[in-house]
Amino acid sequence: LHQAAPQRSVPRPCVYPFLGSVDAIGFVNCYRRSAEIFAEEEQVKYFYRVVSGAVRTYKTLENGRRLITAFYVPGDAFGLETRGEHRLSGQAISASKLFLIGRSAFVARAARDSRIANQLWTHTAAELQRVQDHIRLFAMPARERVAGFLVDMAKRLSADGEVELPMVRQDIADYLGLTIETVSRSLTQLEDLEAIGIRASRHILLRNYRALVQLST
Amino acid sequence: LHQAAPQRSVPRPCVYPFLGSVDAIGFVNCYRRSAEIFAEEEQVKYFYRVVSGAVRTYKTLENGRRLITAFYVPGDAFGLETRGEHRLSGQAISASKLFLIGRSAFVARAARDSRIANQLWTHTAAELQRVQDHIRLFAMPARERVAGFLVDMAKRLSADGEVELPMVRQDIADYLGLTIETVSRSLTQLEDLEAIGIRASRHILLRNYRALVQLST
DNA sequence: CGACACTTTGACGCACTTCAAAGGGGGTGG
DNA sequence: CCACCCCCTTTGAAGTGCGTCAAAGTGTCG
Repeated sequence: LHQAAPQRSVPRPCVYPFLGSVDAIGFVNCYRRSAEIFAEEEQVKYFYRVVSGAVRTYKTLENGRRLITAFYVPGDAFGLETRGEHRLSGQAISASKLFLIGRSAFVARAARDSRIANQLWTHTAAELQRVQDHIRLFAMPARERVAGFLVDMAKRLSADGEVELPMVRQDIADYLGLTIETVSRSLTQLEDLEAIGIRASRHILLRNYRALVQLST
Repeated sequence: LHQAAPQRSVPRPCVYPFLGSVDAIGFVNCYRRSAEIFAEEEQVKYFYRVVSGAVRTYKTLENGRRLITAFYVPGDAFGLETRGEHRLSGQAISASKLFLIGRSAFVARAARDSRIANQLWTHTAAELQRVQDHIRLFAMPARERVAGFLVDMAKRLSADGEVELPMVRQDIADYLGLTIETVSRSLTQLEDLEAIGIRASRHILLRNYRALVQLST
């Protein structure tokens, strides 16, 4: 792991729609592949929104395993916490541009503007729903978990019937609570079932989306 | 399953501290064992707080399995959703008294009072954290999951070094993504390790709390 | 006291993990 | 631009933890 330091370009303040329709003042920052965005137990300084690239948040467990809690792609906001400390680590999966806004300023604005307060709540509730969907995957066998993961990614990343996954197999495995071998075998099975096609390891063809959805429900 | 209808006693309006220090106007309602409090896809009419008894929220999956998402004990608030529909079902585990407050009235108050808005957000964030801890359990082997469950219950229910579990083995299994047999065997193993003592099936003695915590981390 | 629901224990099978090794594929340097 | 190298991925074989099926044990309530 060659941990790259956050590549802080000149922080040019700018306005950006942050949550929903709320514009917020912040700046764009660039991160290299595998660069750390924030670490567990670190003070929460910013809220983030992905402009380009992709981000993973994760927790390192005592047994050394890594549990990836979420992937974020362009348009997604993340890093919102009510408490002062980060409970997760955040890393750039690939070279990424993020929009940052100061936490304290944003929370202060929420105290004055009930629309912003409502969006903070709504966003956290959406995150809650996402985690509940995530936990649902753990109640399924391996192939169904992988199918569910692909459906989720397809919804968020696919224009036509193809997905370009930003993450490697190890990331998928740590997200689904499986090993890379099992993820790989499950993908091969889905290909044998003609539900997907594997053009390249990260380039997935959605041959039978309906079948994927059926497996993942 | 003898589904008991909610035993609506006379709804006497009363004031009750709901979230944190916020007093709210609502009423107390009683539910029998296994009584349905709300169902999936039902309109959200109330927010709830457990006065006495215990509650489980769950989702029934396509394959017929039931995934219990949370247990709530006296003092816990639940049922808060931003959207209009319930995403989970809620049931009384044992005979329970709940404090109910109207959703729309409470949300309207939040729009006027930023402290209430903040507490809505804080509470949802706490729920998010709870689910993240829950998902962490799924990344562990069976015995460790059960240990983690016991630690959680001990924190919330134990005065001295004992816990009186409100739920049966099937509930624990559906919460941990295991079978009742595996839960039972894991508990026996924990007893063999002298981490716990099983006085009665639901009455657990915490003989070595530190060992339990170690297993669950 | 008896019936029923819940729990425990045992035996066996299977899905996933582990261990091992053989392919790709993309990026960098020559 | 090509070729090499390293990392990632795939595939195979064997081991194991948990699920499944079955039956006995336990507590509780009518």
